[in-house]
Amino acid sequence: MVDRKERGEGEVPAPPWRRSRKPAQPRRQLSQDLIIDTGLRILDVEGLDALSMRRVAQELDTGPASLYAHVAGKEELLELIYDRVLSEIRLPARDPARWKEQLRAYALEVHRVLGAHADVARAALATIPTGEHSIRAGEFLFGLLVEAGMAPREAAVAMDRLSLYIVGDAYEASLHYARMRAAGMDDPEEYFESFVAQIAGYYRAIPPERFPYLVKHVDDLIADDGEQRFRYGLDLILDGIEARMPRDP
Amino acid sequence: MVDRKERGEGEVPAPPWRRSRKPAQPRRQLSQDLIIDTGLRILDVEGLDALSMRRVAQELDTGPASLYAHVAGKEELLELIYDRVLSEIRLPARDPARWKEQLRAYALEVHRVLGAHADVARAALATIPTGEHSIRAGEFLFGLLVEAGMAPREAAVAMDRLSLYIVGDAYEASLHYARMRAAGMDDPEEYFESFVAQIAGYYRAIPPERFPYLVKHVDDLIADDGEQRFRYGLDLILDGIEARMPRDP
DNA sequence: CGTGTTGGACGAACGTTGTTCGTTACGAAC
DNA sequence: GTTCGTAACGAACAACGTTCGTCCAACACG
Repeated sequence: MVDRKERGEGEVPAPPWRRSRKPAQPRRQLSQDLIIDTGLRILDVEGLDALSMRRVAQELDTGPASLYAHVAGKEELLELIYDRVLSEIRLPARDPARWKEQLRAYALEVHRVLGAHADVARAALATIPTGEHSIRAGEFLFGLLVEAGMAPREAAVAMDRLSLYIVGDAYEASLHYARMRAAGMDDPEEYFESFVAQIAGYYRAIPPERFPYLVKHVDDLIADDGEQRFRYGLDLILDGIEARMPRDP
Repeated sequence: MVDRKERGEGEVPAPPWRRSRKPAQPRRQLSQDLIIDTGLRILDVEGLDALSMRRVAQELDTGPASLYAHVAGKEELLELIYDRVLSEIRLPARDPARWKEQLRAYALEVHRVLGAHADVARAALATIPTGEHSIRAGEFLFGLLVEAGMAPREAAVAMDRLSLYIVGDAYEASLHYARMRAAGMDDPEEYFESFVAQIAGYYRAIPPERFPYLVKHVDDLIADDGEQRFRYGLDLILDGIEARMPRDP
């Protein structure tokens, strides 16, 4: 952040015949890790919409073409960033006797990590998870269900559905985050207030004779925030899984 | 599709001083409906990635600027297309006594419609539903839950979660559809085969000592197709809702 | 120590994209 | 018959992902 591109300001231009030898710049050394880090930082600070190859290159004081030696393209970069984020999730030792509790904790943990890097979920749903840390999470989830007594084939689907729910919810949340940024706001609470007010106003304006239930219960529609909704749906799914577990009291 | 732009081929160019009067073209009349229809057709045939303002304009024999008189921008156009698709869902008369059955049928119906316009779900998750038909669906869902005896505030969250699940699954499916198209395939079955084989091969190649469960049960991981997975997760949620319904046998 | 070779860095450019500006010309209202 | 609002439109802008060809620094080898 200290030696940004500043040429063209306060400098005497070099004579054109001097074939522009770079004076003492010992040629930056890029690396995939450096590119991923930079991309993740941009994504955290400025959001997914601001994350472009050019933006990453600019942060690294180079041109966009330089990145392609380390990264196949934007899609791969997003997958790599996503997997780096997943590396932050902490997994406990599996304890099949407490499978439901652990499943719940796992979901909340993943949800927390995805929420911490607000916009990454918006890229996550678009990638097929084949990264190191993604598999690590899958092994935990799948192993826990199987050890708890679920048939492997059913456990596979249950894992898939639970993951979809977690990422889907995080995706939706990150959309709101993007909207907040687009509106120029910084405080999530302030945005939530205005968003809720906007929705409420809209629902109050629709014809009550056609949509009586929605209009009558507007306040209930906007009562719970994102975290409460996520937990409710999570328990819905977990209870459903529990009902399918063999020999359960 | 018959009178496409063909000037510049086989025609003597008009003298430059003739200020290019359009000869007999009675000025196309655009409309929002026409634009939505065109957009939906492109989305169905060529996918979301091919749907650009320029592409729509081209299909209408005009320039992209002409669209902005009827549509605020691409985002609004996508919302309008999405709501038009939602207009295809058929809703029965509500029967609270059979709420679970109807909820299930509703979910399958929405899923079917979203699947019929393969790529629309990829745009759906990105929009906040405020269209006519979206509200209509919401009223059905919400009313059904409340009439079945659920407290309105809880019904609001349950509706939200169920909707998220449906759209989220359709979104994931449409991603695969896009991948299929990108791979140049046409047959979904063929794509499914190759995709499954690819995933299986990948999972078989990861170190078994670190991920024993995943490696051992590769075949189970890829056993069920998208429709079966959707139904399993749906029943998971519906059972969870049932458990929360008051005074249920 | 000299010489080849290789792979990363990079400037420039291509083909798209969404959107805006300023102008034109039609159709309806007076 | 004139006026006037507004839809249509051509051109352009800024930004995007990606590719091509060139150039140089560092390594391997004799």
